[in-house]
Amino acid sequence: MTRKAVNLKMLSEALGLSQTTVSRALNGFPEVSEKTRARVVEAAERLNYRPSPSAASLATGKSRLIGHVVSLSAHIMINPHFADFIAGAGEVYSESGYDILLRLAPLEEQERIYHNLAQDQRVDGVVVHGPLTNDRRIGILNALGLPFVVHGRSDEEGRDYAWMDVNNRRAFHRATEFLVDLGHRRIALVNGIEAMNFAARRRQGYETALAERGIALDETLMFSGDMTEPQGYRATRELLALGEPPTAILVASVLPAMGIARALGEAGLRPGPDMSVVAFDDCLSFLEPIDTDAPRDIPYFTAMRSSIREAGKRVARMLLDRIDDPQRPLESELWEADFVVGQTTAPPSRR
Amino acid sequence: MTRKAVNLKMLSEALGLSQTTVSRALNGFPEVSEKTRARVVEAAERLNYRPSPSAASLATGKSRLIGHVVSLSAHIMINPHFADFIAGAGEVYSESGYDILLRLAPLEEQERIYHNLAQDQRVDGVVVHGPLTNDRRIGILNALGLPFVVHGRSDEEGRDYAWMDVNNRRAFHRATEFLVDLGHRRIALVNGIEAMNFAARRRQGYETALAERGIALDETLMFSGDMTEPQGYRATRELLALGEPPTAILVASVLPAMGIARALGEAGLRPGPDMSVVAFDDCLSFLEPIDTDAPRDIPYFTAMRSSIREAGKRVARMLLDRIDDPQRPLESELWEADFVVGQTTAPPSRR
DNA sequence: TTGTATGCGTTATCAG
DNA sequence: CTGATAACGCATACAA
Repeated sequence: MTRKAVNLKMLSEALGLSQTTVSRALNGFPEVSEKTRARVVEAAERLNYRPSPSAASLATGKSRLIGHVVSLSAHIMINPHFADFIAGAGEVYSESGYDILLRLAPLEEQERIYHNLAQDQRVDGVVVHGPLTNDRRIGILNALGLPFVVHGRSDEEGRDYAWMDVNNRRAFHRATEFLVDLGHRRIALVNGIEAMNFAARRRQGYETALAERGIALDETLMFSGDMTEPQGYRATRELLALGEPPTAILVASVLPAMGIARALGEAGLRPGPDMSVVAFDDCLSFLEPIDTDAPRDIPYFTAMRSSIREAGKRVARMLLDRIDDPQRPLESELWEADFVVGQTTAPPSRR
Repeated sequence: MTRKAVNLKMLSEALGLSQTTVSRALNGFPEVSEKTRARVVEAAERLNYRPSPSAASLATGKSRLIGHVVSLSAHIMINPHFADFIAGAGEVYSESGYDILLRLAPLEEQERIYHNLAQDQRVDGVVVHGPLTNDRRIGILNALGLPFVVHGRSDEEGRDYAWMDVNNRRAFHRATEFLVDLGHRRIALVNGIEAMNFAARRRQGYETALAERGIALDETLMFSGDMTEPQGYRATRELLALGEPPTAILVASVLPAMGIARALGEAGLRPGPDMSVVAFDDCLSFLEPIDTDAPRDIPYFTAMRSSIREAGKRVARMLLDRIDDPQRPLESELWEADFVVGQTTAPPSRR
C-alpha cells in the first residue's frame, strides 16, 4: 500500500520513460508504440496511478464537469421531474467520465452564473432547464461560447441553439380531440406556469383543438401554476363549485393529477365515470413499480406519456457531442408523446 | 470589455504590486495593510478578476466541491426525497461558495468511487445517503480521511462518524401507539427496504409498540420495498384480500400512501372512516402549495412529519464545519418528527 | 517513436 | 508589511 498518491513524474521514473511519453501513452496518442503503451498502461494500473483532475484541468482548460443550474425558488416543477431527468443524464455522463456540477440559484441570477462558470472554465458545458419563452439565457450562452443544450425550447423556430423537446402542443391537441370525440365539451386545463415555454405550447394545443371543434374557450376552466398535488386539488374544488362544472380535465403532470383524484374522491366522484382526467405523464420513477419483471398494471391515468429520464439521457448525449466538437451543426430533436388510454376517461356522465 | 479573462499576474501588474501581495489581500490575510487591501479589492472588482478554480485547486488541494454519490439502480427511494434533500443542502453550499458534484453509481461501486474521489482530491467532503445497517462506506471514508456526514445512521451507537437522523424508531412507536389507542389491533406496515437502517428502525418502533400492547405480530401485515406509489397500491390490494384485513396502515412515505388511497378508493373505501392511514411525511415540496401566504389546508394524511429539505440544510452545515476543521469532535443530531393528526385516521369501523 | 522545456494560474515558503 | 521563487501535476510545442 503506497502512502502517497503516485503522480505522473513518479510513474515515468518507475518506467524509465519521460513524462511526455507516459502521458501520451495514457491519453491514446497514435505516435506511441503499442509495446510501450502496454507497458505504461500496466504500470499505471499496478501503481494505481490516477491523473489529477485539477492539474489536468489547469493544463487543458477542461474540467470534465457539466453544469446544471436549477432554480429552487419559484418553479419547483423542477423537483421530481428534475430528479428523473438528472438520473438519466447522470448515467450518460458517468459512462464518459463526466460529473455533474449542480448549482442551485434563482432564475434572475443564472445569467451571471453562466458568465462566471464560463470565465472560470469550471464546466465544459451546461444544460438549460425549464426554458421560458424568449429566454435570455440562450443569448448569453451563445455569446459566451459555452456549449449547451436546452431541455425544451424557448421560441417558435428553435434555430440558434441545440435542443431536445417533446411535442407538447401536439400532445395536448390530441388529448383534447380525444376528449371531444368522447363527447366532452366542457374541458378544463390545469397547466404549468405559462411563462415556461412547454406550458405555453400545451395551452396552444388545447386551445387550437377546441377552436377546431367549434368549442368556445372558457377562462374559468383554465388554471396555471406550479405542478404540485395541491394545485390539482384546489383547481378541482373550484371547478366542482362552478355552476356548470367541466366533465373532463387535462392536467400537466401526474402530480396535480393525484390532487385531482383526491378532490374527486372527497366529493364522492370517481375519475373516469364521473370526471374524465387526462394527464401528461413523465414516467416519474417513483410512480413506477421497481420490479420490471412484474406484470404491468393497466395504467391508471389516461395519459400523454414521455419518459423524462430518457430525455435526460438524450440531452446529455447531445451535449457531450457538442463538447467533443463545438463546431458541429446545431442539432434538435422533437419527440412525440405516446397516448395511453387508462382508467380515467369515459364519455361524459349524465348527472 | 476585456477579451481575455484577467488573471492574477495581470491584476498585480495593473496594481504595481506582486502577485503574492494581491493574493494575500484577496484571501484576507492579516498581514496586508487595509489601505492596499482596499486598492486591490477595488481593482479586482473593476477588472472583473476571478481566481481560476483549477489553479487554486491544484495549489491548495481543495476543490470547493462536495460529493454526493447516489445510486439509481435499486433504491429509488432516493428520487423525490433526494431532490428535496439536495435542494436544502445546495442552498447552504451556495452561500459558502461550494458546489455539488453529483455522481450516479450503483451501491457496489461506491466504495471504489469514494477511494478515487479522495485520491483525486476531487471533492472536499461527501454526504453519505441511504446508509444500510453496518454500511461499509463509513469505514472506508474514515480510512480515507475524507470529511463526511451521514444522512441517517448505520448502527446502534453512531459513534465514529458524524450523522444527522430523524428518530424513526420513536416516530413509528408513537404512531403505532396512537392507532392502538384509537382501538386498532390489526395494523399493517408498508415499510421501505429494511436493509436500509432507517427502515429497520421504523420496524423496530412498530414491533415494540405492538409488543408493549400485547398485540401479536402478523407477518402477513408487513411489507417492505421501494417507496413508490405502486408499492402502496399493491400492498393495499393484498391486505384487502386477506380473510381478516387490517383496520389501519402505517406507511413509510406519502408516495406509497397515495397508492394506498387509490386502492382504497377503487374498493369503495375511504381513508379514515374505513381504513386508518398514517404516513411518514418528509414535507416533499411538490406536495406542498407553493404560495405559503395561502391558508394552509387541513393536512390530509395523519402523519409523522419532518422536513427532509431542512435535514439537507443541516447536514450540509455540519459537513462544511467538518471541512473547515477536520479535527473537531464528531457531531450528531437526532430530530424528533412531529405527529400531525389529519383526516385519514379514525377508530376502526365495524364492517 | 521518444525526450526537453515551458506554460497553465494559483498558493505557500522564505527572505527582506 | 511586501516581494521573489518554488511548488502543484499535467499537457504540449518543439526538438531530436
